[in-house]
Amino acid sequence: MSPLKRNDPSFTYSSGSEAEGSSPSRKRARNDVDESFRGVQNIKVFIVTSKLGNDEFVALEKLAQSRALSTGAQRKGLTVLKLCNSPEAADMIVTNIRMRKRFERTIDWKLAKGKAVVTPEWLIDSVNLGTPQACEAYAAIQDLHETTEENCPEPCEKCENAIDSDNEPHDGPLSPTTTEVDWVSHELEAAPPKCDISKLSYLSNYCCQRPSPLKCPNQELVEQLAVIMRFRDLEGEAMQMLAYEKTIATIKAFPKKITEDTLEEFSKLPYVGQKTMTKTREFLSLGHILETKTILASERYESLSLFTQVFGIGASVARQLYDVHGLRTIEQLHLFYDVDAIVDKDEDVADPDEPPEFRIPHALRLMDELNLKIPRSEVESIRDLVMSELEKIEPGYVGILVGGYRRGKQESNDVDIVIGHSDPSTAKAKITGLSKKLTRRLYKKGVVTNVMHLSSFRAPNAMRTAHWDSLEKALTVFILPPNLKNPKAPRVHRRVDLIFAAPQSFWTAVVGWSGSKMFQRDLRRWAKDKKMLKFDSTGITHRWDSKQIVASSEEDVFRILGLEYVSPEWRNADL
DNA sequence: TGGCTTTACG
DNA sequence: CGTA
DNA sequence: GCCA
Repeated sequence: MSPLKRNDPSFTYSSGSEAEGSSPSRKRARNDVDESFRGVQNIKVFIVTSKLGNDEFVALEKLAQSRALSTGAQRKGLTVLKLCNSPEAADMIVTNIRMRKRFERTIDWKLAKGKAVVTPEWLIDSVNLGTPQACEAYAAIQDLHETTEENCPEPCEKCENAIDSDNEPHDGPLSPTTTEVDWVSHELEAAPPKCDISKLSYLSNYCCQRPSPLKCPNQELVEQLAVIMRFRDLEGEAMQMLAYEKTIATIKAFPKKITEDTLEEFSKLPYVGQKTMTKTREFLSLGHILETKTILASERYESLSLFTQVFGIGASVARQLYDVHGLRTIEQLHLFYDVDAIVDKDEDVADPDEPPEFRIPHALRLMDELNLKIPRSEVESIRDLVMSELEKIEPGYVGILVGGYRRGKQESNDVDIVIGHSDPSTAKAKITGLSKKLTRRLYKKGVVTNVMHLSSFRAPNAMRTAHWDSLEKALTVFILPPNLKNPKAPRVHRRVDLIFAAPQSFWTAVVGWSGSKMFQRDLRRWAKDKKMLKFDSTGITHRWDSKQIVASSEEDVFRILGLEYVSPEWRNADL
């Protein structure tokens, strides 16, 4: 479910004193709203002025007020943000301060524990997305992370996991209106200071200049094109696949429903050419694309798709298994790879100190589990577990959940965490070698069951790049320990990627690993084409002298690249 | 018609 | 070749 | 498959 979808007509929050049970009010019909303001949710916000420029403060203030106005005027939201003059009266505290000590000098610590303490980005994103965002990603102070999460105003508590897969229409009885319209109007709305999507344009050739929501008004067309894209990939037609990826990315940012009326404007968008138009016309008249239907009906597509779901099997190997060995099903793969014999043998010789290898037979045995989606709550539990283990090694580590989770996806395929250290003077030493140290500890605890890949800082190698000694990563399989509250809850193996970043690479790593893939690709393309810079998750460098430019925040990365800031929720340029 | 992000590692 |  |  997209954050846009959470533009539910009514949401409640659990912290404030006047909050009532949230599910009754969630079910209230939209029509009740305009008449009386019963059920309007006020979120009281206190903005901490320290560490905010005056301009920033005024801008945030305006933002909060504009939200209240726009919801009222458009009669489609019950969310009203109210500024208040004292932190005591507030539900939420917005601050630019990150260090606990400095924060404590401004706000009483005990008081803060009873509130959600978030960064200004929470305010900005909540207004842009038209609904209060989960505070999780916006906790301003590391030590207040948990209480911030607990005290966060919830738009729709825990309903997401039960709802649906990504393919289904979302508009159930609880959200009678379409959301597509909603985000269009937000885009046209006035101007928040930072992630200001009105400064972006869906006409740009670079998706890093376009606002790309999780779900777009033409999502069904996107799904149909994605089938062709995957098929081109499976058949080894990489450039055709790339073309479809670009077309899809363009459509993801197109804010209007494609109809006969908008078809002409659509045809002028970048990466929309003749082939795309033919298929779009088919979709408009038939409700589907002809080639898509053919592909979906083919045994070849079905088998190749299945095979490539196995970690370690790509399109090339999948075709070989299909064409040369005549395999069609996963059962046949199990026999072909002799899964039982190989995995059993490996378990016999398992080293108690070092995690076992992870190859195709192991991936096949775990395939069912690894293909299950991961709810946000479990993503967070995994992060908490990793961070508490790091805390035991040495205090001061910081971790940010990145990947699809950070872009707002309700369910993730894997968990990505970028790990740094809060003390810049010792961070490099405290990060170096951590990848191995941490994975070994977690393996001994039984949390990490496999390590697919471990990379570490390399020794300086000639003059190619000056900074690749700044990222380590561990690609692992996790299984959470039994839940004490619910010991019988099924535990599932999960793919977890840990990225360890030296300070000079931390923010580029966060941007790089937040994705989406296409967004990342266009950041690099933009840096090269327009700025003579080289961008990747290890840093930003000049192309002529390889001298690194260090970014000190996520926004700084965009600033250095000469781009408007795009918050993660608007980086969903992939399917 | 050449280019499409990037590149080390197993 | 497959993975990030 | 689309673009410069």
